[in-house]
Amino acid sequence: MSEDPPPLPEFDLYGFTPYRLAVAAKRTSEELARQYRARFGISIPEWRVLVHLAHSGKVSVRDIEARVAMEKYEVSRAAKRLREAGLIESRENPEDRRLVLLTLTPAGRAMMADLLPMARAHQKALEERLGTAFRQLEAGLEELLKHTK
Amino acid sequence: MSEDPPPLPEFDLYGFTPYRLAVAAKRTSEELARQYRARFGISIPEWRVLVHLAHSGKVSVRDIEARVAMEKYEVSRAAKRLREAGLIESRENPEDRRLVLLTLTPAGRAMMADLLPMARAHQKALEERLGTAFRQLEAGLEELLKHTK
DNA sequence: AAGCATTCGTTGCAACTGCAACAAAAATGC
DNA sequence: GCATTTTTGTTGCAGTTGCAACGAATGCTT
Repeated sequence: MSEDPPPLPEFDLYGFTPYRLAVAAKRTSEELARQYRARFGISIPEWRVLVHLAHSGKVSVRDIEARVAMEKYEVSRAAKRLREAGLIESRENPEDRRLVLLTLTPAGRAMMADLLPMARAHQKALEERLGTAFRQLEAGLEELLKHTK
Repeated sequence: MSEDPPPLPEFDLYGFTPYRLAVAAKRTSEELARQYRARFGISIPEWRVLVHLAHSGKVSVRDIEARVAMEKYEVSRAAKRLREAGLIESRENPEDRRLVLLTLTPAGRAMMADLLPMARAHQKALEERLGTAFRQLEAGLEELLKHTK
């Protein structure tokens, strides 16, 4: 006669906020990411770097790291891939030669001119699909992002 | 004389919901994941498989895939690592020999008995830290998860 | 019952990731 | 001015991921 093992504490993964956030992030990101991966062959880390460059002109790896929730090695490698793809250029900053100045090439700018409207449309579609819940989500996220890190 | 390039459309990454969700997911997951990685050496995919097993007894790769937002190869490889670590066992289902029955070993159960309370505490801390915003966040997530996929 | 299609799970491969170590440049301290 | 520390960015390594292809088992069609 064998013992039944003692029961484990109840735990509901579907009610676990980090899990829910991960699923939500994955679904919303991938809808768009599939599109731009198919059309332009870029990944999410690359997309983040590109967006930051489109917005801010010349920036260093450090600037991006600080503002785009990426580690510096991620930025460094995303930049390398983008450079190889001819979408960005880098040269060194003459005032501080540790820094790298990243800028979009004309090809990169052209791509972003297509991509950014797609992203805006995606955002808009999300907002409309969720209605009131969108504003609740954003209010919650706002607090969460403020309180963590 | 060189032309100024035409300006790119405005786009604010920090207001982009998929980005915000990704950051939120990363931060909330990692607080806990750091703990259990340090104490037990397991990763997030492994954690998800374990939680599902703790909850559901015997399951196949397919069951987990369907319910835990993972691809089947992720489940398969997570299961392989867990098997090597002695935390789960697998044998074949005699009724359908394509299926694999995964179950926790006693060591796996013991680990989950420690881990699940940690996860509950983490969830509780999050709820308290966010207050009202937590309920808004959850309401928003609920809709989002319903509408996507 | 035989052939074809589908489901289930695994794996080879190439790309990507996370960590820690590193070199180069600049800032700081003495 | 020289040595030490800090900042910036890159890279080697080992482990992980995503995709597509695959074999085995079952279901389906005729």
